[in-house]
Amino acid sequence: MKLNGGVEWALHCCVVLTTVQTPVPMTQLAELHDVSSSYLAKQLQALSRAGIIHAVQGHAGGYLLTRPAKDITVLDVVEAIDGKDSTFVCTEIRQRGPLATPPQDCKKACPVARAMIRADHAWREALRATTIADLVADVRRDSGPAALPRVGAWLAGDET
Amino acid sequence: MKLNGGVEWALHCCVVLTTVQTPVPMTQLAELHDVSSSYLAKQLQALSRAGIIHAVQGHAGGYLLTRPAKDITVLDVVEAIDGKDSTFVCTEIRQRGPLATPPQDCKKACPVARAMIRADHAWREALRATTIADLVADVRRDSGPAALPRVGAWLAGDET
DNA sequence: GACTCACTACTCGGATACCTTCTGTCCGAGTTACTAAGG
DNA sequence: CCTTAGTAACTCGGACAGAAGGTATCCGAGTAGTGAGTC
Repeated sequence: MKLNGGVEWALHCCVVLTTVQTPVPMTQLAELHDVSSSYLAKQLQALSRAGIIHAVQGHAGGYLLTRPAKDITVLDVVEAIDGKDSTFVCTEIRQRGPLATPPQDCKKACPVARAMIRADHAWREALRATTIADLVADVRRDSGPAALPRVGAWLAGDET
Repeated sequence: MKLNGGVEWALHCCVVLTTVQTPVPMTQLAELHDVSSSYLAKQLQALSRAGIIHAVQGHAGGYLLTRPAKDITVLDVVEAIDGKDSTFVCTEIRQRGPLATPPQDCKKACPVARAMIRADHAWREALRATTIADLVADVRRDSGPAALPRVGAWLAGDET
């Protein structure tokens, strides 16, 4: 039960992408975070497929958020990278073995599965409750109002 | 982000173990659920290490719950099988790269990690809210009051 | 008949292969900006 | 000076190896019941 590591990268990328208006190439995002650009590409492609960021091709191309940060939840990003599949998959072992529960009693999911799925929903709800805009506000609170614009300037102007 | 499949087996085993007073050998539990006894052993050993079930060795030995079902939460079982590690591990990428956040601003966990950990806590709280006794009550509601005692009799008397 | 002892069968426990998934990397297709020549 | 075609560089996208963790399995250590033998 370990979350895909790329989720962290993707979330940070979404946060910094709120600071720019022009496309930011993948190599720049990788250099900013000091991570493998090849692997970051994989995550950004997943975000692109999910419609969270838009890919601009060609010279001076790059990635751009498709909608305001307040309309992107953390859950959107997590599901884009890690998939929408539930964390728990019920194999219906109650219907196996010598004392299998008869099918007519299996209209509802089994109690074990219900409990696990409740927890899965709680997890997803918590992720849905936070948006990228919330993260941006938190960063501002933690590191001061100048931190994010500085990142935006670096991404735009390429001043090391 | 897929939960260890053995968790489902372990939970079902805990539920059926509430129906007996004498130790139940692993082979019996495996046969009842029609799963690999070798692999089920791994899960039961983990439960034993976590102090949820007690292993009785020797002839007529087997496994037994160590405490009342109401005192065993689903979270206990999940953490016994899957480990207590958080689903999200922060790699502190904010402290890397050319615009790394200075360490004095990193007293708190970064906003991304905070959001993920909030969700992790919500998941665990939901799992903690359900006990094995609750699952037993649900099974009784779903399959009738006779279902579980029947399993108990099968486990005790070995009548197919 | 009761006690003792050795044996046997059964149990759990940890160490060992196999396989799916995640991690990390590479090269090719497509697009845009730039440049230079021609009208 | 403006237009236009060509070029070149830069971008994303999907296909390709390597590593880690989960899945499945096996055999050895230990224990309790059982039976025979003896007093």
